[in-house]
Amino acid sequence: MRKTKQRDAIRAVFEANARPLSPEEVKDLASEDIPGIGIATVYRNLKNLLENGLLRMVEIPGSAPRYELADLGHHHHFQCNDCSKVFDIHECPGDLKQMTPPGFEVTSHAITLYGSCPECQETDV
Amino acid sequence: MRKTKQRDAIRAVFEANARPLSPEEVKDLASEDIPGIGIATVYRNLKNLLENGLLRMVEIPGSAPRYELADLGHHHHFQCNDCSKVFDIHECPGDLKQMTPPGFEVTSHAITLYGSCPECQETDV
DNA sequence: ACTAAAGTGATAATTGATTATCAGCTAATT
DNA sequence: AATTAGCTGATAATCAATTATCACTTTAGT
Repeated sequence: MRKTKQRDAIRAVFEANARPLSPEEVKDLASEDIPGIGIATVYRNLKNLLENGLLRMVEIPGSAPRYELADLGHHHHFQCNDCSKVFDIHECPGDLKQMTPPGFEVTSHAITLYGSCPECQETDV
Repeated sequence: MRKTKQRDAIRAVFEANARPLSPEEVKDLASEDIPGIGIATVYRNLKNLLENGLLRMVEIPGSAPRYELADLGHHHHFQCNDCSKVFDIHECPGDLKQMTPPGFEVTSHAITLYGSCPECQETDV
């Protein structure tokens, strides 16, 4: 795998924006560095970075898949009802096994909070 | 909207299976009553039942949308890692606002537990 | 029972997301 | 600076999910 400015720009986008990004968001953010970057290049590099373990896929209910840096540890997500952006939440209630009905065995969990992000609250007011 | 045996069968499927169902699952389950039921009919009636407020859409991260009876109140979901079926969880930790970082306003939340359902645990052993 | 409107099933068409193709460009190596 | 395999951007192709079409059937009302 060669070093290219496109791949560097894509990686930089994830480091500069500490939140899960969709392929389109990546393209838009990387376009600031590499104006004509193609969507195919974004997909190709997301795939490479996934395979190399730098990125991880994030599934948000009812949304296209997003990607985030893989080394972030266990956390959850917040999606803004207005702008649809997804943010990281580092708190975790942890002891969700109490919710589990008998007979089920829980190995992991995902929590998504919904609401209004700081930026959209300003706009609303 | 007329009464048809297909629509009755589809509604009955949701009442008999108290869990979120994908269109394909609905088709398979309704086929027991109406052997040749078409997938287009399932989609049409899901849409009708949604519009009439009988059903609600359930989005599970990384899965096709499913549908469930709309009058079930606040609850969460469990998805089996083996069979991919989704089940209802009626417990809720409730006080998740403590997780919210300052500046965000949370209006709702969704929790998905992952693991092994009772049926698949039997099979595994 | 008759009629008209609505519903059905089979399948074609559409959609949105992702992937493949390919000619031209570029990084790495000599 | 020349070589060459890898990468890029544009676009066509693909894929799965959903929706539209249409001839035929069924329901509800007379």
